[in-house]
Amino acid sequence: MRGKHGAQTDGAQGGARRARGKDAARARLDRDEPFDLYKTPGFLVRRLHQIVVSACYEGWGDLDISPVQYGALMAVRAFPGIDQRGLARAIAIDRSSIGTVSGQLERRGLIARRTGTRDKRNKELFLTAKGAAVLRRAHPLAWEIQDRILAPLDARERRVFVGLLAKLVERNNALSRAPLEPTGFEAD
Amino acid sequence: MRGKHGAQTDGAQGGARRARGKDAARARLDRDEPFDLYKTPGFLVRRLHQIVVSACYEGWGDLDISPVQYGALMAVRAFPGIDQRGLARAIAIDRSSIGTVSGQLERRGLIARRTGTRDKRNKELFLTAKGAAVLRRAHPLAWEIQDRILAPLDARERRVFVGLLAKLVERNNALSRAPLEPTGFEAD
DNA sequence: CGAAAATAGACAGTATACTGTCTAATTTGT
DNA sequence: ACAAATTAGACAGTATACTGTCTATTTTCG
Repeated sequence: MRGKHGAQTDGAQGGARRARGKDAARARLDRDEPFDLYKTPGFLVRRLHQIVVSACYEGWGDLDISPVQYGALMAVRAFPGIDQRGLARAIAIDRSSIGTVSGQLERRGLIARRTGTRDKRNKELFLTAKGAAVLRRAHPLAWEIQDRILAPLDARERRVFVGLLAKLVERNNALSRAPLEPTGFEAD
Repeated sequence: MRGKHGAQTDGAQGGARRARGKDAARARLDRDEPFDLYKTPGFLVRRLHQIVVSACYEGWGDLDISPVQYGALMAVRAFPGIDQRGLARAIAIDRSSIGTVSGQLERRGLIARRTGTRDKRNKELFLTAKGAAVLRRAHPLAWEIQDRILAPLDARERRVFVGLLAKLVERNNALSRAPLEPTGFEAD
């Protein structure tokens, strides 16, 4: 950290010489290794994810959709009639979560679920008019939200960051338990 | 609603038309806007977060700790006697989640919770011997996990990525609903 | 001092994200 | 053809992460 996360972190590791009352804590710190959690990519990724989710709820406001729901709506619009499993693969969420998500979207009338004609095990998903309307409002806002999050970076940094992020995600796809399989819709 | 996107809802309202595989999907894609979800930072961040969590569970294996639990243990070791609220601020999780997390860690005997002596509303948290042992095993593995995730990037790219990530997280801290307040431990 | 405000924690409720298991429907392999 | 394997979805269970509300305790201040 050392100024990375701000000067107010002295309690965490700096200025050991001026320790007064917190000897126990500081002793622990100096002995072994510093409290370096804040520098680890894992921690930072979790934080950024929290930030993205918050920014989405705030940015979409009364649309009241989550990032995952937005992704699901986008995918259902792109691939009408897609089944739940296919949707899960297309937006990289778990086979189990997709049931909850599509259930919510159906309950709110944003998508329609219909038992498959060809294969009765399937539920085919379609965007409703209401869902399409929500998506039309949500889409431009998504770009605003994104701009807001990326605001601290200049244009070049944004490109670099998103590029490296995409590379990491792509190359680690298999590591995830719900890997992305973008093909998604291979009917027939 | 029927004009622009209406065709996509046909299936929902009755047109039992059997999309002729990829052609139908592709037509939808080309018409309006591409299915650009995969390029958005929000989606990528969610994916990377999933990947980090998976990699942690896999990497820590029988230690059976989550990234958040690891962070909590690290913080409790660094700040023995910290209260739950302070811990929440130190690792940037919600005041409510921290109750669950510290409850689990206590149940597994990794930390001890003791009602505050000075302020009886507080629960003071301490690492147990067992918790310390877990942490000693977990810590080197954390670096392996991290290296594994960052493997697709070379040394320079890693520095750049982590730097930009840290910048985004730091500058958007307030945007999150559980902002990080690294001070954490201001005893007396 | 004593009432009001503030705070810590607990609990109920919701959404994401995973595991594992179960049923129903379909595909397969002999 | 028909039993076995596979698949889609649903459901129960767990962990994270948030909101809101409630109680107990402490602090503030009139």
